[in-house]
Amino acid sequence: MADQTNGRSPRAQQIVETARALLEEEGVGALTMRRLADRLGIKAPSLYKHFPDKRAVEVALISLLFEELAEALEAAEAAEADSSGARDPLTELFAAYRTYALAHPHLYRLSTEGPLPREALPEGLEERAAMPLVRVCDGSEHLSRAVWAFAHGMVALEIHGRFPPGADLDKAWRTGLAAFSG
Amino acid sequence: MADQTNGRSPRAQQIVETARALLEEEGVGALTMRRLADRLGIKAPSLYKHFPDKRAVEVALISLLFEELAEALEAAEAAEADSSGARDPLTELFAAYRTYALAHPHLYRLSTEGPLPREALPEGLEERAAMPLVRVCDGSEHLSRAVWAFAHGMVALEIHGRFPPGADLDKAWRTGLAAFSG
DNA sequence: GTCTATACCCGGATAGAC
DNA sequence: GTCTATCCGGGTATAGAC
Repeated sequence: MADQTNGRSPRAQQIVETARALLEEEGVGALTMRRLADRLGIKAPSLYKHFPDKRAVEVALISLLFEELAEALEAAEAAEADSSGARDPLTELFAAYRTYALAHPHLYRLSTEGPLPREALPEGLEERAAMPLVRVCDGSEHLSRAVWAFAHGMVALEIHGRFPPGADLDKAWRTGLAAFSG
Repeated sequence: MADQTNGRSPRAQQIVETARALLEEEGVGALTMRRLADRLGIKAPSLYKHFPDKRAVEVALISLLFEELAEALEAAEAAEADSSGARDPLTELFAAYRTYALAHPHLYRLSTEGPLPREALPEGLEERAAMPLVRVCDGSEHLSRAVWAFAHGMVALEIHGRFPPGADLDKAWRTGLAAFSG
């Protein structure tokens, strides 16, 4: 349970939370400085006392996703370990990844469909989010990248409604699971 | 080699081609009615004599991608068949998918990161683009969806520079190939 | 089929007063 | 830290003349 405030002031923290709610409820297109200020009951120019520009707010949101996704995957990892082999580790990680992404589709899209602000991200966060998958792949980079691509592809296509209506996606996930486990 | 004009006038066809060039050279953000008109040497309002709105231009571009992707995959399929088993069919399809997507990243993004205009797309086109993959999966819907998700995930992560700099992505593709072939 | 002119709305961001 | 006022730019789209 890492600290997600990153040394921001309480007010700045509140702005990020509000931005998140705005994003998740109304999508990327609704995330504007004016709309954000409206929700906070202030005027847009006031936001610039807390963040240098809009991008800084977005970076804070992206960091939030990485943080939470890392926690969700680490929790799935721990739950599997506790069960002493009664569950399959990759199954748990897939479920955690899918559940998190589909619960926050707009945040996932923001983090995934734009440039990744590697320099602005907290040190080591990106790697931390990737580690559970790398561990379950026994450290194989190539395998973990392929597995990650599958999970991201499933989630992205699902979020954008790309599969035929009524498609049994649980089965598709299990098919991928079997392919990468076997 | 299907007709991609869809009964559009030569002028409308020229507009689509210009829109495509604009998109591919400068990205989605540059695809505006003003910029498009500039390239054509006309004024933005004139575009509305040929297309009802901007979305119609985008739909034409998305149709173009489906058409070309279908052709690329069908060509890979045919090439494999001609080789009498000397090549692996899924390998060929993956290569064709990846090559096409990376050659047209902005068009791929436009077609993939927004709502899919199913009703406005030419009849049967979406299915046609999917069929080569379904055929190589021996008609298994679940497997073909999983394979598609992997390919889309790889391409999407690659386009957005999500993999670590210097990562050997050929190996990741081959790992996915092995998983789904084995 | 193209033009000019324009309406309308939205965005990010800054200056300077309080 | 918030405000008002404002700049500047951009977008989609329409009306009406030629």
